[in-house]
Amino acid sequence: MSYLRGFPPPNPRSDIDMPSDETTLRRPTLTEVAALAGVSLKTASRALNREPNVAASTGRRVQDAADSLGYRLNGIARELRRGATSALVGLVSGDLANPFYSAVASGAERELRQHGLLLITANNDEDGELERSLVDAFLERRVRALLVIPSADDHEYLAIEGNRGVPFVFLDRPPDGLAADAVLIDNAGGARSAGEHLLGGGHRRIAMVADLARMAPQRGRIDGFVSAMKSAGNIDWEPYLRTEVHDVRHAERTVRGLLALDEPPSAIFTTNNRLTTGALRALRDQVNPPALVGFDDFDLADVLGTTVVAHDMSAIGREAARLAYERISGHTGPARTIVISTSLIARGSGERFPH
Amino acid sequence: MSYLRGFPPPNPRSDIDMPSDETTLRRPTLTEVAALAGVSLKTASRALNREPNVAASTGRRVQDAADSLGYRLNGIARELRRGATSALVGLVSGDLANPFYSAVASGAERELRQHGLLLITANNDEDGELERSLVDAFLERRVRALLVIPSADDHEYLAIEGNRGVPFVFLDRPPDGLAADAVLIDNAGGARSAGEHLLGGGHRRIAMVADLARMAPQRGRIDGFVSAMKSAGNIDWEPYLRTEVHDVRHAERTVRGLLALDEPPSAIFTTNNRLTTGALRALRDQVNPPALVGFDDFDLADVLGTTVVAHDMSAIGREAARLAYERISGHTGPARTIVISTSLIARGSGERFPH
DNA sequence: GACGTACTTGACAACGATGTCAATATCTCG
DNA sequence: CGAGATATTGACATCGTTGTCAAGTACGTC
Repeated sequence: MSYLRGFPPPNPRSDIDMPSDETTLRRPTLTEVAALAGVSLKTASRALNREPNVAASTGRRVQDAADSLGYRLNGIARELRRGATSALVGLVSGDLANPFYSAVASGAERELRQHGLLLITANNDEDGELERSLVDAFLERRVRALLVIPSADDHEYLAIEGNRGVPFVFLDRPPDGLAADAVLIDNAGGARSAGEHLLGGGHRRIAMVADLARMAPQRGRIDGFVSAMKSAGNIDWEPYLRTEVHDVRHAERTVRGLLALDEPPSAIFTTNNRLTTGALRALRDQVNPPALVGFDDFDLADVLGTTVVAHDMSAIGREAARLAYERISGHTGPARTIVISTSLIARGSGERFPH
Repeated sequence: MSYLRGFPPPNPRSDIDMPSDETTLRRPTLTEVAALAGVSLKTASRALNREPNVAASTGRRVQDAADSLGYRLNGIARELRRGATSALVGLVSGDLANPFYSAVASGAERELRQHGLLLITANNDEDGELERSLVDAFLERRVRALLVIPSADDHEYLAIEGNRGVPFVFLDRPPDGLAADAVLIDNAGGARSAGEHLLGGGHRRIAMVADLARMAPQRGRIDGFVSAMKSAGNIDWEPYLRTEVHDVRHAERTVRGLLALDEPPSAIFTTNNRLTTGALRALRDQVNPPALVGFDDFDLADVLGTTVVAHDMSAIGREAARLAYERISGHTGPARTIVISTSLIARGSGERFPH
């Protein structure tokens, strides 16, 4: 029954709710075009599809008829006939207002467009239930493939679908409970390089402000950072670990709290763009701010002089779309994982001296 | 013929390109569910759709059969039967990597979701030809409505479609050559307030860095700014007008050029987010930077202390989706225009004194 | 002039669902 | 208990397109 949840059927066609208005035309069908051109349905179809073996004069007549009626192919009918699968690829992600998600969407859309595929987007609002119902809705629409930046932890419910010919690609978070292609960021490596960078600058009391630890990318970043600290034999960071910080305001509060400590940290590592934004707000009015490195690059980081662990966000979408397209085109074989590399971009904030 | 451009038909279903793999299941149809449940096709349909007048025991049997087969309704077939119109709404805009477009998309998607509609997005790459073919592709897929942030100047080609029952909503740019709903920003008012704000701060030599003047929003912003200058009897801005500045790099160069003048402007007004970004880059290393007001708010503008003309971008998408939904639901009547208001947010950069 | 070949065309079924309408089963009430 | 109402079920047509297959037409060749 889940296939209906929240998705009421479209209104049945009715000619009464729209006051009979002569300017509202019904959309002509191929049958009508054929009739006007004086040929059979099938011949009209052939002509408009530029199939071979249509007499030139016939083709012209059909084309004229189609133009004069304002005919437009009905993709729904075509898709049904051709195999009940659409030219759509679904993307379930967080809010596009977050530049990470919109960059991914942009990269995916650009890649898909080259193959004549359209991208449908839906926002899971970080709600596992909603995500499931969106996936259901996409599958009902017979998307050719599904790109998911999952919010839900458990993806097992997708396993059965994965075997039904709809390729899944997981972005940013590895699939849990099923084998599927994935495009991930080198979270541990990026976080490690951030940690090493700060250690290299002489910092010991390094705070880490992290998001929900249940999310895999966050775990990777935490692990990477911790491993850098361990390798250097540093334990002074431990009092400054803050996780479960989930939005900009909370990050700002958290950083203010860190600064207010008797012995504040001399450096801060924030594990995603939202948290970096919050930290920047908190640090804004500081005379002698701690060093700061943020995970995820962002617009104007150069102007602000913020050191970041950067990675190509649109590449994530692009690569995911590419993997999906390969599957659509018939590629079989075991699940693949692409890891997008990171690079630390020093812009000043991460190079402040400890004090 | 345009209806095919760039959109090859999906591959016909074939059972050979995918090596016969027992784990790949064909998706069952309602007929198969009905057979397994031992009822007719129609009864199965009724049961799964929760229509009245289905015996409880029958309903259960059908449900079980559907579950055990992993049945999922075929939305394509349903849509064809119900009237060849989908549950999709199309959005044609610029690249989602631009926060303006992604905010609009986010607002639209959120609103549509409440009505069980899905958003398809496509990037026109600022190319009128591509835009047309994307609109064609959307119409072929029988979108219920179309939201367009047009790049093309001439929208007359849409006029015939508008009368065929597909509601169009224009965002950010008014329709040209046809009557359609629109959601616009108060460009002139916002730009006027920016101009007045700078004049009020004592500035006279005010530069305006604007994007392509052929785009309506830019014209509105230019006009608003100019009218503020005229009202104040100021003509000192005229040597500093720069239009046709279309990207971040170009904006940066342009602003550097302005600063290098013998008599540089004491204030700068940039007419969109990209240009503001470029200006900020150019101003970054200035000891005594000119005042700056930018059109469009942006992330971290507060941290940077940038004064902007703000407006609610996601509201543009939301209102457009609302207008579209009303039309979908049968609303008729003349084209409506919603104007989103702007407000100047002073954060420091616009309040620097002239020198 | 007959025949094979290639081109052109159309009738019909099919994709997978739902609407219509009629047939049967069950219930209600006098 | 029987008539009429109501609940339950199914046969069939249909949405708009394309694939299959067969029929008809034109042409070149010997």
